Amino acid sequence: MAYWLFKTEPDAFSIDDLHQAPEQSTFWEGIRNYQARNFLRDDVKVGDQVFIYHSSCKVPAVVGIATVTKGAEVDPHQFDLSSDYYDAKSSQDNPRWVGVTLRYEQHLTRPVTLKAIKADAAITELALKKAGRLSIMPVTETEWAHICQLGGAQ
DNA sequence: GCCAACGTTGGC
DNA sequence: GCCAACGTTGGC
Repeated sequence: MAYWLFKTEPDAFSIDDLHQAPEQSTFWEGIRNYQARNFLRDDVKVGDQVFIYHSSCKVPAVVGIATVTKGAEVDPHQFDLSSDYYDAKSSQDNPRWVGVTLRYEQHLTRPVTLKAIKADAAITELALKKAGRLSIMPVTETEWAHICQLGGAQ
């Protein structure tokens, strides 16, 4: 079992949207970054735990936890001309982009803000710390537990 | 809304 | 396969 952090813009899709989705589940679509794609395709497995992180918003923070309930599947939006996620260079024979399915687990009692993460000497490995634009990133078991504690996870 | 940092593209 | 130019992300 592994731990991850997935970024999302709450204006587009928030932890509350996940919570209120049918079966509290969603197909995590629209990842269009190769490093993130490789994690999704090769490393993210059913049963893995995922921090949901809100970015590009007032208070960027880890806000909740989800579980991976289905591994990598082809993201159909890459073939949809009307979608923002359309990719003319992808083909049905050799699709470029995949997504996984997540199910809501819980909100953190206290969101763990980017500010707090940056200021925390116990968090050194999280890619979020080094800025970067990676939208899917691994979290070490130690840092997972630490952030869970800060956030008051059940 | 600005802009720094980074990823991607494409010419050579 | 290098690297400049360009586009995008995301914090502030």
